[in-house]
Amino acid sequence: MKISTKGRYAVRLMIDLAEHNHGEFIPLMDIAKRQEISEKYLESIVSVLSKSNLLISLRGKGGGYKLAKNPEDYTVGSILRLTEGSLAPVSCLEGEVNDCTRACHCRTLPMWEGFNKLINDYFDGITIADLVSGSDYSDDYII
Amino acid sequence: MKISTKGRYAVRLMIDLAEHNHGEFIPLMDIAKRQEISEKYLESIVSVLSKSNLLISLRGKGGGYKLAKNPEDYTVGSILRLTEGSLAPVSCLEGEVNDCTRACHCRTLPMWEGFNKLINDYFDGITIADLVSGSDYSDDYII
DNA sequence: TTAATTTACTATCAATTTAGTAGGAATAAA
DNA sequence: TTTATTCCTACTAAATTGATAGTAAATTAA
Repeated sequence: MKISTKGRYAVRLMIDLAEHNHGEFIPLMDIAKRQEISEKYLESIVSVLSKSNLLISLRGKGGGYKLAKNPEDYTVGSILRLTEGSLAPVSCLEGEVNDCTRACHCRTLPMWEGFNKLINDYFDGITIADLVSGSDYSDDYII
Repeated sequence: MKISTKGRYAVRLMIDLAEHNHGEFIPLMDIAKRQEISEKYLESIVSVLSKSNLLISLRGKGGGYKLAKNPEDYTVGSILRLTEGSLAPVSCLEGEVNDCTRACHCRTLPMWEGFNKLINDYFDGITIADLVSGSDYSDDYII
């Protein structure tokens, strides 16, 4: 039950872009050095964000990446769903329909559904701007 | 970010034992048939639960497994932490100390800590008895 | 005592996912 | 034309997942 490096690195990349958000394009190399992540690996992550138009990219000299929106307009949920593929904690909750044959009488399904909602609500309630400003989440969302 | 079959099967196994909880030992074969899970695979899962004394086992004819406590005394959290290894959503939150060199200034750590707490609190708030009685969790824990 | 039943233990394995690496083509600016 | 940068395709090693197989040990009933 782990968030993979893809998702974690993507969030760090977005924070880095937000912290260095001065209108210019930022080369991936700069981000890779600051974040101590292989540029080549980061490249595969940034391409997902770029293709989905979360980022604007420019090739060639003076090129790089920059945010397409303001930091407060990116939820962590939207970034993780993209880079992790899905935030569903069980595969039967992925996609539109549940095609599990046991679904109709499954004793555990409601628990997974509740958990799925909790995950998505939690990460949709946090923006990149929140992470840059350094809010503390460890005591929030007491259940 | 998935709960593996180990954890999910373990919960189903515990529910099955709770639903057939009549004092007798229940052979694994019976559970495997009812739950449509390979007996051999279930064996590797049940051994973890048995070694940690969540279950009582007896070999030989008339043997099998039964719950060591009442269904309401098992939280789903305790079962998942055991079978999944850990419920921590990022590896730096596993164990007692965080040895990540970035931890002291990590912009994302508070978010992961908050998420970790959310996960553990959610599953520690659900017991096997809850699952047997069929409570609905999809609208609980609104954040 | 023997046969049947059941857990316990050890080893193996194929498929998938994770976490990267490598090389070069396309593009843009100086 | 040189330099810097993204974009694209392919490859790979290691770990994890989800099992399967065979046998030993224990227990009970006939």
